[in-house]
Amino acid sequence: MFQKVLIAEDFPSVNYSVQRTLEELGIAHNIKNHVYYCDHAFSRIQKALNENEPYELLITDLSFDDDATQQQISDGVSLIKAVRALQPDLKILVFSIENRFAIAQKLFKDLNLNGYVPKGRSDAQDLQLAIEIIHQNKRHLSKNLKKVPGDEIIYQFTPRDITIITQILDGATQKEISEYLEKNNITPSGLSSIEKRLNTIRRDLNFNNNQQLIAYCKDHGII
Amino acid sequence: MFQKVLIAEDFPSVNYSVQRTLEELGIAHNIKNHVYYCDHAFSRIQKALNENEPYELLITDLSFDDDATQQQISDGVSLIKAVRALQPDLKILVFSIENRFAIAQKLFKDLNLNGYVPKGRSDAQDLQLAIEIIHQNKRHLSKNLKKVPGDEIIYQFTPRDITIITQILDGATQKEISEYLEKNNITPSGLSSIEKRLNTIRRDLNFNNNQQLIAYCKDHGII
DNA sequence: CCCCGCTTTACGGTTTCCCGTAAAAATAGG
DNA sequence: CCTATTTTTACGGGAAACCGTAAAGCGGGG
Repeated sequence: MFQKVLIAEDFPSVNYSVQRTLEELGIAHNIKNHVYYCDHAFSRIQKALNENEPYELLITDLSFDDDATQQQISDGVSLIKAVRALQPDLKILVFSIENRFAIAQKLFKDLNLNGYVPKGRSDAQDLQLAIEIIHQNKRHLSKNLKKVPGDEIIYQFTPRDITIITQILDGATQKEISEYLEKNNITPSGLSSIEKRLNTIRRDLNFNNNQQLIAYCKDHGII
Repeated sequence: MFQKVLIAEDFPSVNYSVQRTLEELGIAHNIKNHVYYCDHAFSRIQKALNENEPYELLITDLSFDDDATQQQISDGVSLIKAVRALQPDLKILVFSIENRFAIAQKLFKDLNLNGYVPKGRSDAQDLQLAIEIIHQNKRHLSKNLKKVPGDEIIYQFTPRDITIITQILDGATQKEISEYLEKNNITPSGLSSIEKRLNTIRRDLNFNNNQQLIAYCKDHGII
């Protein structure tokens, strides 16, 4: 089994229990291997590498609450990317509240994760299984992810789409959005193109109005 | 210190750590005092009461994941209401991911809670403090709740407002909403009244369009 | 160079929404 | 019962959004 495991998780209520799971797997407990900030996680991995005692596994959350202590790296995704560049062979297991299959799967692929376990009922057991599988050099996408019907594919919004939606939420009219896009050299910027784009999105997602679109974006964490 | 404490929390990753916190407070550990479903929590409280060994404290989450096993009580709020009716003197402490001050405060008052602690950085310590204070027969609203600027007061939406907004998100036009209200005997149902109401809400909240309103509702968990 | 297909813009008609005003209905007080 | 006030509805003008079509721009292949 792994000997050096780092846990990056900002909630003590969760961090504690991951420790406990590790202990049940016979992984030695060490207070230094539990960190509450991404920056701290990164520097510990760096230090361990320099000392020729690199970590074997990183268990990390995705979202970290902001607080008074400003961080360079402020979320799990950034942390993982930074760590991958530093120590490519480090196994990475994500343990997150996000439990929608489509979203988890996308992260799993994009970040080339070794494991993904959602927090939820029976998460401790799930975590244990994942660690064992990763230790066998296999990858593990938890079976407990929720497959929402018709939600398998998240609609692909372009950066321009996000800009448009953001502008709407700033209270801009479509004409103002057109001017904004032109000013920021985002093409196409024509009023028609905005109308057309919103139209296709609505049609693709079976919506009648923009309000539904906004709700969709909020629900899926797009904005 | 309390002797009989019940924990209702569906995530083992959290449940474990609450156990640990209790142990640190010298509260005897007993596997039966940790339940993963609201129904189970309710029946345990009922049973303890019948046996003349009632619980002194209930620590409960608010949201419980749905899964295969159907429940009568499916969320923390319903559980608390049911429990209050059954055993009014039971101390109740909510331990939830919801960390917005205004919302937590509303729940705190509405449910007449003895304590409210948000999951977050330093939540274990926070929990410990809350339990000690509750034990002194005082109430405790955690200091770690986030006070969003200008967000102290959540706008008071009436049930009719919620209906209107829900209809919008179903893709209805204002005229259709008017017909819907009439059909369901919600007054006023006139088209003008809907326009006027949305208008006031937008003015009160400084919005230019309905999309902003939807985003606001989503952000505040109103819908 | 032109032609072709594709994307973007321009424009007009229609619908929905927005907003003010006035009429009608409900409510309250005497 | 009548009047005053508020609430609700009805209506109409104007703005924004919606939607189809036509024109203009743009790139690659012949």
